[in-house]
Formats: sequence, C-alpha cells, structure tokens
Amino acid sequence: MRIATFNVNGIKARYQTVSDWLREDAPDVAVLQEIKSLDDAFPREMAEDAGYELHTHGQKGFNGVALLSKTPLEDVTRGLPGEEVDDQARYIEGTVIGEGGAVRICGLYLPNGNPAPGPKYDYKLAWMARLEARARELLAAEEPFLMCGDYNVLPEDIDVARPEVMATDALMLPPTRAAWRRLVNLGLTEAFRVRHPGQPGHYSYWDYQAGAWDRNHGLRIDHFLLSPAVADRMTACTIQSELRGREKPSDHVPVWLTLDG
DNA sequence: ATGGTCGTTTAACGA
Repeated sequence: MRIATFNVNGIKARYQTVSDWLREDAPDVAVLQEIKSLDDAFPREMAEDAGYELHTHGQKGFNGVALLSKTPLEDVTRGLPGEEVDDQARYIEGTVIGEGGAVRICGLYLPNGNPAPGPKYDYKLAWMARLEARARELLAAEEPFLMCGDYNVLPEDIDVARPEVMATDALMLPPTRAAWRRLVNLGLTEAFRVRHPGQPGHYSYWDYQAGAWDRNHGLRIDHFLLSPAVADRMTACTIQSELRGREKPSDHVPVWLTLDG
C-alpha cells in the first residue's frame, strides 16, 4: 500500500497538477492539506474521475484537509479532539483496510504559529498537545495508525537549508521541537528520517520567494509518524521533489510511504 | 538591508 501526503496550497489553483498526479502516481491513499475550499466547493469529479473516494474537512479560504482513497475508508471523523470550539479545519481521520490489515490514517495540517511569541504560537503549541493526546489514545487502543501531513515543524537542523535564518521561527523554536519530541517519544517512528538517517538536503517545501527552489533553500516539514505495528510494515519513504520544478507547483511536494501489504 | 511570491478573494491576510 502506497500513501502520499501533499499540501496542495489551494485545490482550485492546483486542479491540473493534482489531477495529473493522481493519474500518474496513483497513491492508494492521498492525504491533502490546505485545500482552501469549502466541502461543497471541492471539485469532487477530480477525485472521482481518477477512481478515488473523497472525504473533505474544509473551510472558506484557509486551511482544509482531505482524504482520497482507492478503497472505501471506514469511520471517517473530522476535527482534532480536545477543544470544544475549533473553527480551523486542520484534521481528519479514516481507516483503510489493506492486505496487511487495517491502518488508521490521521491527516493533519498543524498550525504555522508565526509570529512567535504571540497568540498564534500559543494556538500551535496547544494544538500539538491535543495531537499528542490523540496519539496516546490510539496507542492505548493498540490501533495501528499513522499521522501524516504538514506538521510545520523542523525536527532537526539538517531539515532546513539555513538554520541560522530560521532560529526564531515558530517552525523550529525550542518549545516546538520539545512538543515534537514528546510526540515521537511516545514510541512513534518518523518514517523519512529513519529510512534516510543523517542525510541533509532533503526538503518537502520551498518558498515561492527569492528563488528558494533554484537554490535548494528548503524545509522538511511534511512528515509521517508511524505507530509500532505500522513501522514494522514500512518498506520505503520518499520525497517527490521533482514535482516542485513543474509548471504551477504547490510550494510543498508529496511525501510517500510504502507499507508491506 | 530590503524585498521578493503565491492563493483566496477583491483588501488584506496567511504562509
């Protein structure tokens, strides 16, 4: 089973890019972030014509996540538990049944948090605490799961081209990294780094500005975290960086996870 | 040192 996470930066602007990508690269499950669309405004035929079941959790103008699956998803839920009122659409879960068993897929768009300090950064850290609580629940239930998406977290200095420029950024401030480590230290596996230990220069995002792509001034902020049973099934994790060089790209590229069965 | 680019939606705001 091949699962891809992709921050598309606007599903309407990315119509052709995502349509072509689904047909050419054909993930079994596609986990999308920043659809920037209401549920009713998502171009459903893009998914359905390519052979996907579509589940969205959208809002007007900003944020928004979606799950696309070649096989039916079970128990799709929207929103991250832990806050009574959360008007930001950043989280969706669904269970896919593969040959190797069921996997709970958690798609997330973690808040950027800039400027830090400030209310946006407070919201980011609170959101990370809620995500940790959700991971604890799934671990306690012994449910095989993965959490993937745009984490807006730079786990280590090798995940950014120029760490000194980003030192005070919400994506890598010490409290951000501490919250990330608490999550990983629950016993989760960060798929890409485990498959490519110590290798710098692998990014999943390049700013549209200042020739960031041409200079490879990128960030690795799109991640897969795997529960132990899912980590045991991992056979590959790769970043599809070539998509960033194509016409009318998103500022992010897909990250892929391959599971045995 | 500064500004630079997109997307959504049309005046800024978010990233």
